[in-house]
Amino acid sequence: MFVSGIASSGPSGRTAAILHADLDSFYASVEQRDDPSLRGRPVLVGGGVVLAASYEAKAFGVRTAMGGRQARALCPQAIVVAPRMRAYSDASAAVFEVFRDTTPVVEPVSVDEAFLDVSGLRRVSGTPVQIATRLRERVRDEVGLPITVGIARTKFLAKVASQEAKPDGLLLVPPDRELAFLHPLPVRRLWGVGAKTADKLRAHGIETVADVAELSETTLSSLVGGAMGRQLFALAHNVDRRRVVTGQRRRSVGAQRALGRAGSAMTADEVDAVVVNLIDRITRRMRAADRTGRTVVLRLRFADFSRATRSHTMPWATASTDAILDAARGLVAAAAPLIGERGLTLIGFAVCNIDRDGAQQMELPFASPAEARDPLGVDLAIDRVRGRYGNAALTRGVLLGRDPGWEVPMLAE
DNA sequence: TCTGGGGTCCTAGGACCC
DNA sequence: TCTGGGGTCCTAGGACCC
Repeated sequence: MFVSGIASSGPSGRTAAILHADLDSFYASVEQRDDPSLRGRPVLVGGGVVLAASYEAKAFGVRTAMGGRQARALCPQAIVVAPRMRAYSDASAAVFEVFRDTTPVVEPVSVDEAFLDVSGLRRVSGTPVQIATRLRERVRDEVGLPITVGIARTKFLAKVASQEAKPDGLLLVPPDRELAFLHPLPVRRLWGVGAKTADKLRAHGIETVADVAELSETTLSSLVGGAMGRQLFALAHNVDRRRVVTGQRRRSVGAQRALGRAGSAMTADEVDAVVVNLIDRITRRMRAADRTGRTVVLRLRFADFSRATRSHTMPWATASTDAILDAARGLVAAAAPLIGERGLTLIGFAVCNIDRDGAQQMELPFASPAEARDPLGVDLAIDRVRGRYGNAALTRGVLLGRDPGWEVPMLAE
């Protein structure tokens, strides 16, 4: 860990100060916190796939998302513990309380990671380094977890700084040292560059951020696509105008289950039981969050690890288990030939297009022509639709109901 | 080394409308 | 009868992130 000089003022007279705070080996640290016998020892959370590895385990080459077998081969003395999601979300909530007590401008990235904008807090709370130091102490004292903080003028630099400072560190990138810090980094450190893109770039002799910075935006775009090209060009030239934003809303809600080899042998009824369970979990979470969605996506993975997705967009947004389950079953039925052919190993769903209204009109299920002519009857019919498709489905716009037998157009607010 | 459970965003083609 | 350009929505796939 190192802390260097204090940021000087930019042209605006005030330099933005962004913190990227990232809990170290989050799940594994919670386990070590709650069970003293695990402290100082290699710990793996999750058996099939490593969800988190303590730094003692990482010293043996174990990495997150590694297969459990490989991890145990690298580090036979590791202690494997089952994940306790509840404990992690409680710990996360406690850490985010410290974040929000530090500054109101907190942008969560995941359960264990967030951006904090501390520009303008200097007179109240001190320099960014002082703020970050206090934040780390508080997370350590109040929640019992190690956390690393990167400080910089932009989100991207703050994020890279925290990665460089791990574990349990603090690193400031002063504004006059930004390019010197950025350019020697491998391309993988750039946001959006994963294994595939890194391979593509390496094939053209591009290994470092400095190499990327030598290319024109046009050349980059021809290599990796328009949007990615523009992003890489900007980041390599140290341009990152993204703000720390609060109140971001989730755009999809999903759940999935890996079935392993046994999946190929499952009967249609067994598959359906998994489908019902997944949709139930998703729709409960949607209703708890008071969200509705219009598009149901089926995600499949097969024995050869190939994947497929199928989607269906409903005429209106809903959080109703029945409506979404209908759509989900329809997708599974349509994908049955594919499943039979390739052998199922994972099934999942996501509900997207959240809170988008979609169709402006729908039919009301009148029980009789009389009900359609009676204002109270219209209310009854609307209530029936609400019950079926979730309350939010009918909160906006004009409704048009038409009973096919009698041609009674109805308008209601 | 055969791989979990969440998510985000981009691309591209086709349908449809004006 | 053939033609253009622009826009939106839907679907499917791919890459990436933690």
